[in-house]
Amino acid sequence: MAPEADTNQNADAHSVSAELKRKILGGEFQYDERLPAERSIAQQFGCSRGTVRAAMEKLEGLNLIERRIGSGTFVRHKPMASESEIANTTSPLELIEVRLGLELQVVRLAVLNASARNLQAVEKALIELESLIDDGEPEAFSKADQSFHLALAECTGNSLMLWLCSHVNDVRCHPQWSSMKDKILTPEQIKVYNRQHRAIFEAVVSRDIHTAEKETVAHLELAKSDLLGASR
Amino acid sequence: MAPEADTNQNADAHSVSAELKRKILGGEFQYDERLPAERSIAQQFGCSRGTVRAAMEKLEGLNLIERRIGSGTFVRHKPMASESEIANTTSPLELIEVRLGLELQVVRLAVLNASARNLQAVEKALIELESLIDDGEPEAFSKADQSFHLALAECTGNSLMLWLCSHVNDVRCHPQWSSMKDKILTPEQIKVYNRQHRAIFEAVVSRDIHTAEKETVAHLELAKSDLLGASR
DNA sequence: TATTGATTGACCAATTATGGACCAATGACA
DNA sequence: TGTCATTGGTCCATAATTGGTCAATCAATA
Repeated sequence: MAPEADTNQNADAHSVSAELKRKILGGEFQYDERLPAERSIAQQFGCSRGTVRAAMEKLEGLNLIERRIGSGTFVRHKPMASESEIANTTSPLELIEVRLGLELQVVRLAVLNASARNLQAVEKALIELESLIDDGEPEAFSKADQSFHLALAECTGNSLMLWLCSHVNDVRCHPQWSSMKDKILTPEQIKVYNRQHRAIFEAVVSRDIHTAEKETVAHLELAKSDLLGASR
Repeated sequence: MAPEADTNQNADAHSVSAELKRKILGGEFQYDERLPAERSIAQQFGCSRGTVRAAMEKLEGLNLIERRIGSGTFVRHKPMASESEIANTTSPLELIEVRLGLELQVVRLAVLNASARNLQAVEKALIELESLIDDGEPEAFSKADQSFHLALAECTGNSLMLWLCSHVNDVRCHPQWSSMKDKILTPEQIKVYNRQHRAIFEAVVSRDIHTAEKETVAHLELAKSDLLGASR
């Protein structure tokens, strides 16, 4: 009884590629690891080298592996980070880079699609935000800030966009940022941020795409430089 | 007592097709999996090959399987991807709007951060893409297209960005789009798309942000108008 | 009896698998 | 530095497997 041996199986190309794919996706073969030589795999599966090569070509087409003459075959698949994992591995700069792409598009779409009710919600979040100027509680400000940006995302009327923004927000909530928030979110800086929030809101209300974009970029660029400054 | 054996059943065509249909719909045979050879199935069911073939013809008529001479019989039934609910509620236009924001930022960051190895991966995906020009297989092109865009996202070196892009890609995979793909992805249109892909790649290689942005916008605007045209 | 469906066997054409040989690139080692 | 074993890349002729097709036969049934 051989409970898990691939040996002497007389496998065809389909089953070989399926099995190797399983091992790669399942993490049994890790990223950048070298797989056994083709001739060795063929022996393990009890099939010819040609069969193994056919299977390898399939995996190569899926960008799971990379083959180098004289060197070997290497795993080129990075396992997808899980939702919680991604928050741990995202740097401040990365976060800002993503937000630049996402939120620029958000304000563009918000200008085009925001309903009066949407704008009411944004304004409510904005007022809440502005009420915290001299609160000195970075965590509360950060929370309200996220509400504001999510309310803006709602204005797009685009559920996929909202879904993405809320996930990005989850990353911002991660505890790893909290000490950085304490450094950055001084009362003076909060005032600056809020002026920008207000400017973005006004631009959306007056359906002024150009200004809305400009203010959003300014907002995120400031956040970027603050983050870079804080990590010095 | 044979609790699950199909052997020695002396089944007729009707019961054979019913049993195979059950296994396919029930996921026992997965998509793209090869079922056993007709002669082998006949032996399992204890009937003649002709009976199995009659059953197969029924399943073929239901588009559950595809038979290739010399190769085998393959499952062509995709179980409904329930996936995340978001894929079901996202419209084509919404998808393009999101991609416009995300992929514009992707090419910007790719121009700044792409390593030589990253670019090799992109070019590989691009070549794969270009090899499909006269294939006439929209699904294959769509798959390769996603590989290309994901390879670009890898160039950013931003794991959060990659995470978001791969989730957006999942939405693109949703079966709801397949009929639209058949309409849009004609050989001529594929050639146009591939010229744009090549242009984007060249711009990233030569670290030309302006051109990269321009080509990406052109690419997605074309996709948008194609989508809107196809749903007319 | 005539009809219908299943069986059996044989052969075809397409595809895949095999085993071997040789090449070119790589890397370890003397 | 050169040698040599190992690795993937390529090619070939051959064998095995697979679905496609046809004809003859048998059993059950209308």
